[in-house]
Amino acid sequence: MDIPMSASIHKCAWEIRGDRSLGALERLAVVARYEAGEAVYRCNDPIEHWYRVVRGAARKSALSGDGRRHIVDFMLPGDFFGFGLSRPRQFCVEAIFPGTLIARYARMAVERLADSDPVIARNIRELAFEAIVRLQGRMVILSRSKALERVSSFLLEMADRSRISPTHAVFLPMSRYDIADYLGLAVETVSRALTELRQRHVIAFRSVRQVRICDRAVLEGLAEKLAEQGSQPSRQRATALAGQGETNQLSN
Amino acid sequence: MDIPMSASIHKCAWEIRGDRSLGALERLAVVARYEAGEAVYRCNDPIEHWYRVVRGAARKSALSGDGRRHIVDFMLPGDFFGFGLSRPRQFCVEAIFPGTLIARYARMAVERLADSDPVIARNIRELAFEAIVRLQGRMVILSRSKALERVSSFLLEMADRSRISPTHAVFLPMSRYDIADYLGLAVETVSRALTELRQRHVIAFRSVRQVRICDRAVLEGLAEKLAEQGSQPSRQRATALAGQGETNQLSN
DNA sequence: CGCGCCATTGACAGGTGTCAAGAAACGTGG
DNA sequence: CCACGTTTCTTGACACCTGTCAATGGCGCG
Repeated sequence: MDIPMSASIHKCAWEIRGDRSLGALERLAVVARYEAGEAVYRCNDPIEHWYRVVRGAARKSALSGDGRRHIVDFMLPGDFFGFGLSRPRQFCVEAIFPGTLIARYARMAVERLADSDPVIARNIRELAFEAIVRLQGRMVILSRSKALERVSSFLLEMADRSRISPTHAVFLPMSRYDIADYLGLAVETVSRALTELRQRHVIAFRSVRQVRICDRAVLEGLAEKLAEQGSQPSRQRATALAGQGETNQLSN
Repeated sequence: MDIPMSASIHKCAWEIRGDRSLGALERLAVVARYEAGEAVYRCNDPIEHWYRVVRGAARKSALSGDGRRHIVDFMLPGDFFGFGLSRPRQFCVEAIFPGTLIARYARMAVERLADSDPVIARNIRELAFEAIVRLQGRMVILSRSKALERVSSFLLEMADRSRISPTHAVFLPMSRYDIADYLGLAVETVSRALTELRQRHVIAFRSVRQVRICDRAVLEGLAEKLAEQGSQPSRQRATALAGQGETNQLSN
């Protein structure tokens, strides 16, 4: 099943970013093919590889104690995933598209490369920071309460991530159930929201999984883009002592 | 207002992790003092510094177009924040505790350090990956629908992050409004959830901002820890073409 | 052609947001 | 030390939205 990465694929992938300096990393890539539903890695697996989607799509998910599934992220072509240093996997990743191609990079080899090449190390840092920014943006979306806002945000996110001509339709490789578990909604609510957007002529369906955005302005209005301004002192309050411990975390 | 970082503070901070190799980075630190509500940086500011909370607490927030505020993260002593390479700030950060001390590190200097020292570079990568893992965990919490689950998860998170003896009370430096905007709930809902937990004798209040966890098992049950298992093939479906573009993102 | 999965739609109950009011805590100034 | 105003926190009533249950239709696949 594993095939050494073809020169054409790896070249194409990196040329998008115009980033030639990571070619050395691409030489570590081994591409494997997955069918829909097949696991790339599972929860509690040790971290031995880092990955990148070459073609198709995958989902990263977790299961709650009550059996509910939560999709943390969708990975589309070009996306890296599975990064980490020591602790075992907290999520599992499965392909959601037949014939999905995923490149993997031996973690140790990548880290050696990063240790010896500051440029690669910096690029990896940049990827990590970008991921953090994107996750924080998604967090804001998830805290917004209304279903229409979440679904609108999701459609815009998918449209932005899949580089297509604005007039063309956006392809959604995932099922409605996946979307629901991604947005923290019930399937029926997702379906109702999509129907409402369609009836308002904000979107149109070429097929069940192909959406065309007819009125992006309205969609963005529903998604409630963040305000541009700086701060709002407003609510404040505090009581007792500070500095009762040290954690070590990072974010943008 | 800026004070050169005292040796004692910087030593204490890093000794927690037992990580001596980042001492070189600490020599770049400059500590500033902020009053409650004072901004550390604002939205759209250029990224010129990275930061770490020395004492007190801060919140990272964004404002929606409709005026709603969303708190992306709380930063407690020891937490790094404000990382990034090029793009301007997407969020603003304000102290939420009077007399909060925050160390800042000139971005360029840190990057030079990382370029020249693979160990520092690796430590920064590790911080970034940890942050990603934590954000993904929070994402799962936010997609969980019920208010009791969110509030329970929040209390457990705060208890874990503020290193205190289990019998001791957890201090919440933020207001109920902050908690609400952090969990994507209304203030009243947060208050009601806390009241219910108190009436069930799961928690008790030493003061409004000091919570003692009486029955951690129940709290964890409500917070619905993630299941340990691997995968669940279940729902699948796909229709048309794949690989219609390239994005470049990363996650665990 | 029939079976299974996916998607949509409807009815209904429960949870949450909103509005409103009151209680408690804090800061200030006398 | 106390009185006062402001802010925070709590509690109640009610409407709306969303989750749940149920049924139907569509699509792919054997």
